[in-house]
Amino acid sequence: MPRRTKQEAAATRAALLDAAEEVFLERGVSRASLEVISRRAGVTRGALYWHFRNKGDLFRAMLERVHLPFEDLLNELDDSSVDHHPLEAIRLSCHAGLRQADTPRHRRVHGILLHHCERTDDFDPLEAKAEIARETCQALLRQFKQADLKQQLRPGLSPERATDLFHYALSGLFWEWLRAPQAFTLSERGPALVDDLIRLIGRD
Amino acid sequence: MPRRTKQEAAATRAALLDAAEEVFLERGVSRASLEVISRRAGVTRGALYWHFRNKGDLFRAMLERVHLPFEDLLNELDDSSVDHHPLEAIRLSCHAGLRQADTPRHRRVHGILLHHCERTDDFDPLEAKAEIARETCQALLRQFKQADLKQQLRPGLSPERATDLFHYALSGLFWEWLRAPQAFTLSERGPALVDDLIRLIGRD
DNA sequence: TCTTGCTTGGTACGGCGGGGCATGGGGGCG
DNA sequence: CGCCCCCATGCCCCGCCGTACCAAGCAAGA
Repeated sequence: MPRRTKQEAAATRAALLDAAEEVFLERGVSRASLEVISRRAGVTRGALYWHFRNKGDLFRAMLERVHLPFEDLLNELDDSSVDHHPLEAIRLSCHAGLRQADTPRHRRVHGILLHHCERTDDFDPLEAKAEIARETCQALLRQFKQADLKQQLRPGLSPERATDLFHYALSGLFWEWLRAPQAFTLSERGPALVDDLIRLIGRD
Repeated sequence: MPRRTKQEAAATRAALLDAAEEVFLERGVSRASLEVISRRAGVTRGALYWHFRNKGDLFRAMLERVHLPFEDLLNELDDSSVDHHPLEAIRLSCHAGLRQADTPRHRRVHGILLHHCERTDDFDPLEAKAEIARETCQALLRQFKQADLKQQLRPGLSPERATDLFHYALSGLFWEWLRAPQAFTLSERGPALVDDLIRLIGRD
């Protein structure tokens, strides 16, 4: 079955990435063979090796499909009228991030990254985790500094401490949720947790 | 090199577990070959296969060397005079848990469990993670219910919410720390985080 | 329109790393 | 003294990655 049109080639690539998500999540990355992934996508390993160099390249491409910097969530809000309410901006962008994380694709990919992969020769998931952590921490700290300038933080709580607390709580929530997604829905605990945090961190 | 005495056999087993911790952490569990682990311990694969059935059994044994239920940390305190200060009991036992987690062995093993392993045919790390989460949540909830009965929780904060918040924050802290242990020391951020949480959760 | 080059995907083979096991042997322990 | 514990050695076998090679049509230029 030789050359297809451009759209069909793109569809093949997307099908390979979809299949990779499924198989990685079901069997773990190291046990997932490229043969099984290709068959799941309805093609053979030949097609896979044309679109991707190796398993590490496939993994990277899978991550990039869901990569949306936390920064953007904040920027989307900067236009609106919450400019002088940094805490409310954080709260709203967190809710938006939670809604996005609750989509099937994000759930699969982040579940793989957190619980179903480990370092190989051609890819190190720790780097991806570090990048996500760096981005969120940076955005959070910027907002909390704004909140601190406007005296919105509880007395005695530095912006750095608030950032750590928020970041750790969110990391833990995602980690626990993706560990067993059927235990609870993100939409019921996520917003509640964020609201609790904002309420505890903010000045009464 | 034939049969050794009982103590030497036990030393061989311990050396194998030590070597497993090192190699698992350096190369990840799936890439760690039993050959390399055995050589690191100064023996061959024959010795390893005598002490352990396979890699999964070795992994399990490695985990059991550091398994100390969070429950015990609380029980150690029950004798003292903090019986009517549940929040203080949680604070102190968390500090004790942090000190223990800061030892080299605990750091290695939990680092492996959180960031350097994935599911195989004969072992599923998700079960181990679930057990740890279940134990800590259970102990935390019990104490927070005590605190709630004694009106020590901030108004509007249920014991369940407090447990989730605490648990997620601690999970996130451990996860981030073990992701890059050289980024910060647990002793500088851990107790500070716990104290912040207790202060925010408790009634003023 | 036709042709040519290049893109897309199938097929087959080499190689190797690693897990399981069988066997051997030598020396503590009862 | 004999048995069984403890460990070394060697072998087989399997999965699976990488890649070379091949085939077949699509797209652009003459």
